[in-house]
Amino acid sequence: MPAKSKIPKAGEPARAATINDIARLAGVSKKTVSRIINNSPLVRQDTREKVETLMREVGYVPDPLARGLAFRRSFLIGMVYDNPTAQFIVNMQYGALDTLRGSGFELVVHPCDSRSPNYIDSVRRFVQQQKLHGVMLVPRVSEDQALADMLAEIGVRYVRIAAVSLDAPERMVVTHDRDGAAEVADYLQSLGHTDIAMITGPRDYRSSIERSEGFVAALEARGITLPPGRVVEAGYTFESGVAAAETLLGGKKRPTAIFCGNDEMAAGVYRVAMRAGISIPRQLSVVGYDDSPLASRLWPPLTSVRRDTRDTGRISAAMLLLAEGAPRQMASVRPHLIVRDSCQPPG
Amino acid sequence: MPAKSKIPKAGEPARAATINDIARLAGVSKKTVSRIINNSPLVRQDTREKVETLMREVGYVPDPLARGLAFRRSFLIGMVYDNPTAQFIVNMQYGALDTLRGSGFELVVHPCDSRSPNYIDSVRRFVQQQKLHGVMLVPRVSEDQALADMLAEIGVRYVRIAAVSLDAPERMVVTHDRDGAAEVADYLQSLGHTDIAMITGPRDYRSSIERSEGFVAALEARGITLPPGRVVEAGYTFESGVAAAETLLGGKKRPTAIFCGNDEMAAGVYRVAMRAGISIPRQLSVVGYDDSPLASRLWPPLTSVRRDTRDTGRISAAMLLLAEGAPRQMASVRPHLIVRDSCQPPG
DNA sequence: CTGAAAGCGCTTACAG
DNA sequence: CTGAAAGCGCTTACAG
Repeated sequence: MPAKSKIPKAGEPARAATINDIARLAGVSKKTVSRIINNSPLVRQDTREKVETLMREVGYVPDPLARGLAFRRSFLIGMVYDNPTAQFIVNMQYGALDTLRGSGFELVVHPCDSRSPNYIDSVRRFVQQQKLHGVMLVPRVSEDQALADMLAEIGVRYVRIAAVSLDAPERMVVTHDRDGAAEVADYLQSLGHTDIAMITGPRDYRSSIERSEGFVAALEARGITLPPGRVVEAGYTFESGVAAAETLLGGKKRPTAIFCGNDEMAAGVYRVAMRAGISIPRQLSVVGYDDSPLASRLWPPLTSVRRDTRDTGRISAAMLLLAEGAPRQMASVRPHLIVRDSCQPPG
Repeated sequence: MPAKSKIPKAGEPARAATINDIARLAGVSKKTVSRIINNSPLVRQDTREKVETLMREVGYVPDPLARGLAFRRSFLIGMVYDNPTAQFIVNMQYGALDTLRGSGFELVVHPCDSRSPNYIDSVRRFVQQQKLHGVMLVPRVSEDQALADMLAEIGVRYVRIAAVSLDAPERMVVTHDRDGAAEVADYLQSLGHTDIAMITGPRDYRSSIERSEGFVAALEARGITLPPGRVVEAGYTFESGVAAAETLLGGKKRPTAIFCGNDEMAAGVYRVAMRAGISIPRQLSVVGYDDSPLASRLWPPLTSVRRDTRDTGRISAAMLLLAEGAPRQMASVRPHLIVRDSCQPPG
């Protein structure tokens, strides 16, 4: 036994146990303890049990800093995003933490500004300096191929959450926004609407493209065509929704139903309808996307497409924790329509 | 020079520079480089400049894992919270990251369930295992003295964000909710309201106590008394706001104004008023607290008390980064009323 | 299946 | 103001 075992002074909080303490107390080498920590199969079962019991009794937890230094990789998962709604971010975080809890990994959040010219560089610095174990890319940064390429180049594991597959299957969690929009189309058609309009998000958002294309295609399949004037591009914000609604509702002949690319813009439609004295749903049916809390705060409660963001976060984090060699495939999260009171057959 | 300098194979990405590389290239000892990294004054100015230039050229960044191991403390700030609204959490995170960006520190988020019997233990494990540099306690966990005591006992630095001071000044960021509520009282009184009601949050939330006591006291000071029947306790949620509003608006004589402890509950009042055909603000004035995005999505736009949550996050993180010996004092963030269209003089 | 040695990239005493 | 030695708590080859 080396002579340096420190005797803690009385009153001083006992320093936390280390791998050396466990090895000594268990009468094995520290390498064996290390093997147990890392779930190596090269340990006899009885040795493993003896040591694990001891670790539990002593309350030993391996130091992530020391492990990280030796591994050249930390036990941190990074979540990188640009500017989604607060509820979306928080649900994604909750989901990721659901799977990280108890794993020894922690979640480091990293919002960034993808319009900034050097944002990819700044994400690279973040990832490299922290030696992240893996990175979750949330829309819309998840759609940026240059960002993904950079991460691949520096050899860090990542998962992309997006409306469609954009990468190798084991790196994708796909939310199938096209299907959600198609469900809206079917619903509105089934109510009898034929003069339908849509307010889309920005055309450089993949989610926006998928939602609008999916909507148009599903309507076509049911024999309804959306003329160009009935599709207005907005910016996924409340204010842009207001502006788009003014365009759509200010004309001579109003559509009888509007599908909005998200709930924020649907709230904008509500605002304009309220001011113009247009009754929802009697004179105008409205559907949103996201099923945010806002949807049920509005009056009448907004019919909207739910995406299970928390589950998306859970799955994404789980994909990052999978062992290097484990079989991996694309994950899917399916949207579905939540019907509330904002639609009815056209007057 | 030790003989172990590795020659990287061609094609292999050059390994990142270490403190040894910098020391060798600069012709100083690694201790001197370490002093420069840690801003020690015990370095000659020209030495410092020479080495700093070199570090920049090489793109050297000290490894937080190695530093953390040697310091016995990581470069991570933890944010611990229970269940505030999404917007509040996100703004707090943005604020904290505003000050952390470029500092070498990162933000680790840690939501928890303060009703769980062992939550304090689970926070302790989190803090100790990660060897956190500091912890931000967000309401309502910030109000839990047992949690703060635990953190003090294990010797970790923390900051508490709360409606009133609950701890040593250098550990407090105070949001003065009492003042915000008083401003609402003054405003409603100035409009001529005398039959006023309040929907409060849970009585075991400090923010709730401060907002209701502050409101009642300020009304008293202006000669208005709130009878017990005009104060209804709810749970800071939309649904509880609906229930409270039904109580207040279902009676014979309705109040002409309602102050709600947060915007979510104010949305509940809107819902009940809408269903009952009570016009806001013509027949009923409503005020909220938080100035969340919801406030401007509602119709009519809701007058509400703004608290600058992002700034609160900024300040809190800054207090945690202050050097051990730096002079420190209590920080304050002041609320203020944002007047929109949900109030007018009583009919 | 197990172990002794060397190393990950830093900092902390201790000297000078 | 500067440096050589030892150590932080782990893991990775390399032996056996």
